[in-house]
Amino acid sequence: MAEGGAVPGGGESLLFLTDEQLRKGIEAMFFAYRGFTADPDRILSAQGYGRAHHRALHFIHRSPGTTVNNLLTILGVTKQSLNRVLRALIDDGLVESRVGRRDKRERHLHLTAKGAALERLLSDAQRARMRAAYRAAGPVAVAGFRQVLEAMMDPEQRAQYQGLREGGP
Amino acid sequence: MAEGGAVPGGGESLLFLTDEQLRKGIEAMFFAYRGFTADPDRILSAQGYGRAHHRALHFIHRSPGTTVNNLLTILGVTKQSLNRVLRALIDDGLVESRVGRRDKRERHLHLTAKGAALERLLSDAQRARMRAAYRAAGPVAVAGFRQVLEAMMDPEQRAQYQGLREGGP
DNA sequence: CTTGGAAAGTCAACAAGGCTGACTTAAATT
DNA sequence: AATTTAAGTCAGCCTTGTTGACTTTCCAAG
Repeated sequence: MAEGGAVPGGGESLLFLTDEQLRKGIEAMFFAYRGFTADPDRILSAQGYGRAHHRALHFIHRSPGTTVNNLLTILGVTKQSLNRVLRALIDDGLVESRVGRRDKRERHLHLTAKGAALERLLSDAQRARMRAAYRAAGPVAVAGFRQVLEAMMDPEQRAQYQGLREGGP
Repeated sequence: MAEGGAVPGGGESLLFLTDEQLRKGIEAMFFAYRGFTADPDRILSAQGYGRAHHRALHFIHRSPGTTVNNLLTILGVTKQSLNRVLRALIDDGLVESRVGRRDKRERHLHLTAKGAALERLLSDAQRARMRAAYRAAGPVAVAGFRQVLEAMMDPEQRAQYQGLREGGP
């Protein structure tokens, strides 16, 4: 009713779950994710980095002082795979690895000024696109967007997303 | 001002575009996309295929008889990259490549019974997750989800998404 | 104090799936 | 007849994921 279907009430739950509707949702995810990564990818490849470096920078920025193990869990990759990326970032002076005070086996990761600058460049680009999309769709749509995405995550990913902060110095 | 956010009216347009809100949206995309691809990825790797094969199967299923060039445009990869994947699918008898009737340079791609069976297996899994997410979030949220994703695409991708059908066989 | 296990790091090898560049064949178009 | 287009192929490179094996350092429990 208001628009294509979706009457809050009785029969709507059958109307919007057709295979065609679901296929549209699947393709929307595919095409949108391409747009979502396009701008950072351009910046990254101009600097000799890839998407994996972006992810590391993002999550170190989000959780300064996070340990390697934490990062491994969030990113869902192997230690060897992350290490390659992290090594480059540390060697290039974008990330600093500090020995843990309480537990000296741990390394706590922080962005340097240089790392923070690149992170900002990347996330500015990504946020600009997200902001434009949010603005075009409006606040109600944004709430729906977030609800559906959250429901699509695996439970562990959802927990990460909702933001478990681990005790850190 | 209203603070749970999103009152349709005056100042809401400032409230939902904070950097923190946008960062949440970015992470939602990241984690949700992982969930989105998780089920097909499991099925594929058990059969010796990858995500690239899935994409090819999906779009050949969606547009039977599509040409190699069309597929190239939709997928946004190089001829050489697609060829590797397509070769495997053709050699394994999942995809059939028919010489064009009108233009004999073209090859029109179709799924075989075997190819259609795998496509179904994959998209059933993906649709099941999408259906669960849709059901959990409700029809209004789904409409918003689609709006935001659409606004996030590049214009050419949006045109693909909205479904340009090209002249048939 | 010793020992077991955890956190980090490394080496080596492999695979998927992107990419570029060069080149062929066949067919349509001019 | 010449040019352009669609498809296909060969060769080589890069990023980013994987396994498996092994070391170093350090905390914690016996």
